[in-house]
Amino acid sequence: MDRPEPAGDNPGVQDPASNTAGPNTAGRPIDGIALHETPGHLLRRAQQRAVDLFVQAVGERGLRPPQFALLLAAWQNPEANQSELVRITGIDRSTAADMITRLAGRGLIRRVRTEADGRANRLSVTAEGVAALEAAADRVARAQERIVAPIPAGQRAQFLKNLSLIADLPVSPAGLRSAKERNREGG
Amino acid sequence: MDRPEPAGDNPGVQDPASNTAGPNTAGRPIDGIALHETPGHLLRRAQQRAVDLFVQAVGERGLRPPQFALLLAAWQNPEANQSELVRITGIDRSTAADMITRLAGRGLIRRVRTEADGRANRLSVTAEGVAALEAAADRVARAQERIVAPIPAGQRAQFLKNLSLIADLPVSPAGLRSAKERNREGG
DNA sequence: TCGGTTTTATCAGTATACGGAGGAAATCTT
DNA sequence: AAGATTTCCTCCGTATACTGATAAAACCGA
Repeated sequence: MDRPEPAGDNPGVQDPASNTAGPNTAGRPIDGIALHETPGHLLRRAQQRAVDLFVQAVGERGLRPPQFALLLAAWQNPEANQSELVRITGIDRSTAADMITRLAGRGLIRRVRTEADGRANRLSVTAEGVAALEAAADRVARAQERIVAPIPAGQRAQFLKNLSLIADLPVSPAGLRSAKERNREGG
Repeated sequence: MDRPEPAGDNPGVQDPASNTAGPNTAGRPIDGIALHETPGHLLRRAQQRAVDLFVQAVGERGLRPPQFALLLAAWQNPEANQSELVRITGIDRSTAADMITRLAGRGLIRRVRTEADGRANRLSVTAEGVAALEAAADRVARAQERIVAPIPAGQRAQFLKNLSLIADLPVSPAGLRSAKERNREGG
């Protein structure tokens, strides 16, 4: 209820839509859209809040959520190359490359060309990287609890299960697909 | 359970963590974290999928989800200034300024200094802006249905209700708070 | 009315996100 | 083995997201 009286104190309300786009004749579907009820908007806002709680928990200067995910995945999958980490974390390939550059700049990770495959990078989490992960782990776990705290305890498991149904589906963006899949698009 | 056999096919598994950070002694909490079960990660992935479905529906060159939200909010609230639209949409104040510049560049919106308040901008959706909204409306609506399609029909309402419990909470980022709130932070 | 405070908006800087192009290495086909 | 294809990664451009600083206008208390 941010603006209780949409027209009450307007001097001249002869034109309900005083925008440039005058007529906007009857049967227009766009004023029937309630932004705050659309799944996409709710997901955006919820994710926004999740990031906020994460950052509050680990500190402004700590790891960001995607950085934590990438670093954790690299630690849990020492043999994985960048592409595999991209698949595991769902981070876009270009974004991952940028992030790794930044993480490497902070000394948390090292990028090493594979001997077996001259294209691939293996990512080594440094001692500082592990320290950062360990320093954040407890706080991250607590942030995760806070994210779902508003949901009645009895419904959290079901909620996360349904959320997984959306989240675990394959995503089509080019950055997360193989070159093969990308090339299949023309026909 | 993405990688069931963490060591099964590794040639030499003498060192479980062959990373730079050697020891990582017992009781370490960080390998107990299952990324794919954390609410924050699931929300990020789900939102990623929602954006993907949205873009697929309206086309690569169509409005992006935040652009649609901002344009719709501006149309539905003709008297609102930027700050009010920021509150309505949950878009950050700086991001909103950038977006409006871009939308204005595409001729979808106009930024007009208010007569009553020499600081505020009123946003006028142009005829092209309304046309863009109307062209997208049906496709957006269908995308919203697809987002929740993986969830059993009988549980969708409850899921969205619980999602709203997270999404509708106040968010702490400075961009969405008033200057007063921001200044209260020092103690 | 003057001075401190609040509000509105912008700008600079950094991080995340994604598409497209392209280089280099590996693989596959013939 | 040569050529075509695929994979791995990087770079560029654009859009979204957020912090901190700042300018300008409005407001408010003494």
